Amino acid sequence: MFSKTCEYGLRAVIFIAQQAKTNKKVSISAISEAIDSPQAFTAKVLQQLTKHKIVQSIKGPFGGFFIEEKNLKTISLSHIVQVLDGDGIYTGCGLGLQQCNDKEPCPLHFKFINIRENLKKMLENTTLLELSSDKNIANYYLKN
Amino acid sequence: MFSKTCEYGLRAVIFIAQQAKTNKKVSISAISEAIDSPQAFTAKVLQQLTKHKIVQSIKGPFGGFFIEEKNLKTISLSHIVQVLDGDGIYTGCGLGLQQCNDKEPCPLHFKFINIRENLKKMLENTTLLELSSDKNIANYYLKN
DNA sequence: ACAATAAAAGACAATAATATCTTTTATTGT
DNA sequence: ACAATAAAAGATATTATTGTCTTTTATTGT
Ligand code: FES
Ligand code: FES
Repeated sequence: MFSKTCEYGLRAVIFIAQQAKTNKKVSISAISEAIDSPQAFTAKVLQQLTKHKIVQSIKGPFGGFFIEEKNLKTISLSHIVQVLDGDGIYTGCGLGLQQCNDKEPCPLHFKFINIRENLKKMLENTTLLELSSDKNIANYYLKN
Repeated sequence: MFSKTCEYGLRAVIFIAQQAKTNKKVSISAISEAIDSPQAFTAKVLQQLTKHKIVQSIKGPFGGFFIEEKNLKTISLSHIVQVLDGDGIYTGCGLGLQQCNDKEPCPLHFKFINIRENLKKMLENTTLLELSSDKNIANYYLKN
């Protein structure tokens, strides 16, 4: 469904968001351990997310990655996926036709766009605020 | 969503199915032209599908690929996806956790499994019989 | 038997995704 | 100023995916 880049990115951002209340910054080593991902690769992913202002970072001692608490409700998973995987998942044809539209639809088009739209809406409606609630932190896992 | 292998495979099988009524066999060159895919690569994909009995093939003059008309209603798109992409799309975690289950769910689990299940059901309910109807052939495209 | 046709099979090539390693830059405290 | 810390940036390596090319095998008609 998503690329490894995107999977690590989503998990990393969720983890960072979950520390936002305590205003704690988290290091790349803490993140990659928490989400069980390759450290150097995850660092690259976070570089992209920092450039796109999804997370913020500070260098040096006591530095690390963080998200301001006030931003949690405006950052949705769809935004993160868009940055890391592009919008192919939101607009692309299920059978790989170069363009997907109602005018020259593939045989799967009208069934596929429903699924695609449901996925899109689900990601749009899921914000970091929701995912960083105490209830969420207690009940869900970022690695296994 | 799907690999290129799977996209070409789905389009190829749909095209072959659409010729099943006339009992016509289709060559790999006819297929790759009809669905606008790289010929040699598509041939490899069809090799896999032939091994898995989704399509049949005959070598030599007047040979080619075909599907028996009586099989159209039992072959679903989910079967083809399963063969070419495996069942990761049906059982895998949206955030890439090694295993997806209700006991140790990722933060997206209960939202994601709905989408995943809808996709699975859609593919299961879509048979080659439906996709090879005259109405379907008239209204939908396999390339653009 | 022979030539022509077409898929199967195997080998190879190019590209993209994933992953790691090294060097640089910014920040902090001494 | 200096050493320590941690992310940014750049370079490189590995693997998987996508794509092509050549040889072999099966089938058909002459
Ligand atoms: S054209 Fe294929 S999904 Fe829209
Ligand atoms: S555990 Fe992530 S989708 Fe089920």
